[in-house]
Amino acid sequence: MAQNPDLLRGALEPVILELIATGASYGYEIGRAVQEASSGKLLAQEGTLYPALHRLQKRGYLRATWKTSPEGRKRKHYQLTAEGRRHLEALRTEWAAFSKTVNRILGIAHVAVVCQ
Amino acid sequence: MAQNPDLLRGALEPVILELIATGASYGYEIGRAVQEASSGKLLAQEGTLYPALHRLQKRGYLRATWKTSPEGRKRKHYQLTAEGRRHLEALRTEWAAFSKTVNRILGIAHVAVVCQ
DNA sequence: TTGACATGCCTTGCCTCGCAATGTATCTTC
DNA sequence: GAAGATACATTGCGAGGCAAGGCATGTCAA
Repeated sequence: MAQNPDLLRGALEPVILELIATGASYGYEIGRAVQEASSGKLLAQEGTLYPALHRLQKRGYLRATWKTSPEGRKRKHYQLTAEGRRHLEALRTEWAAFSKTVNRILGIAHVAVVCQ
Repeated sequence: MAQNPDLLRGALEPVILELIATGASYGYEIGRAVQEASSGKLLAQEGTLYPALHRLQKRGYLRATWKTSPEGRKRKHYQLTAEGRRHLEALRTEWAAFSKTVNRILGIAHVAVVCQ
């Protein structure tokens, strides 16, 4: 189900990098991983996903290699570069601060309470 | 300080509506309120803020009236319409769900833990 | 009084990027 | 052989943030 594209815009790159960092490998799989990881709430359309992957590769955050699946299909497999790992960390930090700020302004609970 | 414009994009409208709902009234003041409420982390440039206000008005979420300040300056004062209040609630809900989802994927703590 | 600075509004052009639509090819299954 | 899943890609459009520029008025210090 389509949701606000302006929201996806700020979160797509860290989400893609995170999913690749935790096992997703090639485009089609990454797209499904986005849906699965978000319980269907996020959807990276193909016209969004593939350009995003190319962008991340062009910027040096991803490395791509063509492989052939056991069934004989061509797949482009992505992995994080060292710079990509650093970038993911930066994006994670950025997102955490940003979402915390917006949550606070909108009056949404967000802080983990430490139990003792 | 400049930050990722893609992040602002998804959060600007709810933030503006929220600040107007809680007291900010005219453009210049709203812009400063954004900065203040975010401790300087968010900045709505004038070329971003004014078109956003016009957009929200055009869509029926804001009503505008020109007034003159005690010092004699012209100010355009905004207030939420009934539809604007409903829209703010919808955006708040949407943002809460979205940020929760992204936080979970990125492994960022976000849920308030109930102590017992 | 003049110049700097804050206040207060606005628009234009550029650029990025999500999305719908479309295209191509292979493999499986009926 | 037809349908559907898998797997990649591109194009045109539209939305919107941002830099830059413009205009006008009030305050305050030199």
